[in-house]
Amino acid sequence: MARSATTSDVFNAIGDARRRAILDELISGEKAVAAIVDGLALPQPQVSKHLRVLSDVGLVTCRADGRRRLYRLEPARLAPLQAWLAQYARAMNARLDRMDDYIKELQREGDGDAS
Amino acid sequence: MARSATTSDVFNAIGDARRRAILDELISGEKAVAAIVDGLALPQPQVSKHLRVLSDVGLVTCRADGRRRLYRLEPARLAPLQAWLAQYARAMNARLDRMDDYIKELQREGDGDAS
DNA sequence: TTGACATATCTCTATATGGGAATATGAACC
DNA sequence: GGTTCATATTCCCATATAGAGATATGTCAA
Repeated sequence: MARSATTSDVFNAIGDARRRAILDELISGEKAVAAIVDGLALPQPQVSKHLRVLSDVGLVTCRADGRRRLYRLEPARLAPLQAWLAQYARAMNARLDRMDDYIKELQREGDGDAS
Repeated sequence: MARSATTSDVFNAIGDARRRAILDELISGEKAVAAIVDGLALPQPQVSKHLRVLSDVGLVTCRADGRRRLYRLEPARLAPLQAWLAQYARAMNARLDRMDDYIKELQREGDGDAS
């Protein structure tokens, strides 16, 4: 068999850097597709396709505004990720401090680049 | 072009449910490949391949013990994920309560199944 | 050295994708 | 209706897998 489908779950959906970029765009609030296209300098069809994937997983929702579609982030859907990470945090208290250092380091140097 | 490589970053690496299962196995501590194979009932070559991916990304490290290889989790490498999520938590305080509810709900029903 | 055990790698196939380009759908306005 | 703008969908291709199976590599024991 092949790779599992991106639409299967949140973990796969956020695996793509572009999709993360789109989500990042939406942090500041609802946006139309064109705004995302402008912000990321990606072809419109690609943005639409990625939005579809994100939508299938529930990470974004869409509402019509005239002939535009306004997309909005659904941060609650990131919960599975958060929950998964929490398992590790719980089980690994011993190394958490080191993890925190790493986080701070990342936040200091890069900014939007969370990869 | 095709999909981006799984080895490119942590986000892709944990996109695969089997790889998450392997990481979950390692939460309890260092384990040999055979132990993981037994625990997950996966073919040994698959486990080795997934371990390779996880290793490339730094999520696990390996040390030799006789003819066995003991793999160990490197939770610090989950930091990019944590940092990425933190962005959303920061920007979305308004909806955080709802997110917390979702998390608690997930933790209540499923347990290991964080997908 | 020979043999047994533990793990890694190689080969092969099917499949799901990501990106590009063209086009279809849909809404507002004349 | 016809036109224009905004977004979604379809077609096509190159590619990176995941999984299966066979085999190579490496380590210890006798």
